Amino acid sequence: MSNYLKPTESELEILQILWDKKEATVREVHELLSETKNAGYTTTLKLMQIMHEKGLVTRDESSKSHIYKPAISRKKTQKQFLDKMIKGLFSGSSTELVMQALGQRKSSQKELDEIQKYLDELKK
Amino acid sequence: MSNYLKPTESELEILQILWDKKEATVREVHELLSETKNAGYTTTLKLMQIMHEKGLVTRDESSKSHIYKPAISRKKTQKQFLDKMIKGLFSGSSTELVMQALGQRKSSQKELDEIQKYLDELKK
DNA sequence: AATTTGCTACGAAACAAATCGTAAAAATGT
DNA sequence: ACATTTTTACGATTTGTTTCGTAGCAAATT
Repeated sequence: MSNYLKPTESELEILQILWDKKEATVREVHELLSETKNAGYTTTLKLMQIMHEKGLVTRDESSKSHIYKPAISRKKTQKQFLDKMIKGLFSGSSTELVMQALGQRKSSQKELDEIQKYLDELKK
Repeated sequence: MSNYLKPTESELEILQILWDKKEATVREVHELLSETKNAGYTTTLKLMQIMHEKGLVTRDESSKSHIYKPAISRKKTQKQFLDKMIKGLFSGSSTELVMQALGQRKSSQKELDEIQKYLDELKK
């Protein structure tokens, strides 16, 4: 568990897109990002360059427009942030977090069933 | 939903302590903080002063050592960060987050039962 | 071939967060 | 009363993040 690479806020937004699309050019990322955010093209570019330096993404430089791919998995990143949040805000109790999360948005019946199923799994 | 006050990393650590102890002086906070962190006393002081300016804590200045109290609740803060995390990392699905959280640390049987009970509650 | 367009690289500025040194004031010990 | 300790206040520095302007290069357009 050595690798402590914590993406920043903005880096997460970009990773989000890369995870969804599997890979993308800076322009593609920027296009999508622009829908919700107001940053110039070079800003997105710079961020992705930094992410490359940090090893958060890999890139294929063979064509003029480099093609970026995520270098860390969504799951692993989720886990990383969850862990930190549980430790930092929920006194280390994942149960507490789970109950909070369940409580605050009403989930559909189907979702609850899904959780139920998973829970049964764990309880066996 | 007006008040969008997001504590920073370090501020959270301090709030953590204040929530546990209900109230504390800078020295007390610093003492506890020092166990896990390496920062000078004035650093802690400054942070708490800033938190006061921001309204994250209140303080009683009647004695020489000011006594600080949290001005925002643990629950509300947990909710705030959970929301953000669900939106930013779990595509808005609290279910996804719950399952991840359940999966990654083995909870005790007792904890699972607790969750089960809560789940039944929701499913009624 | 010259111009325009789209891309990367680089550096600097703007902003935010964390850290610490120093001074002044109040409380405490001698 | 004087020295030491404890505390706050303030300002500066350092470090990290985000933003953007400008330059240079290559491909596409005229």
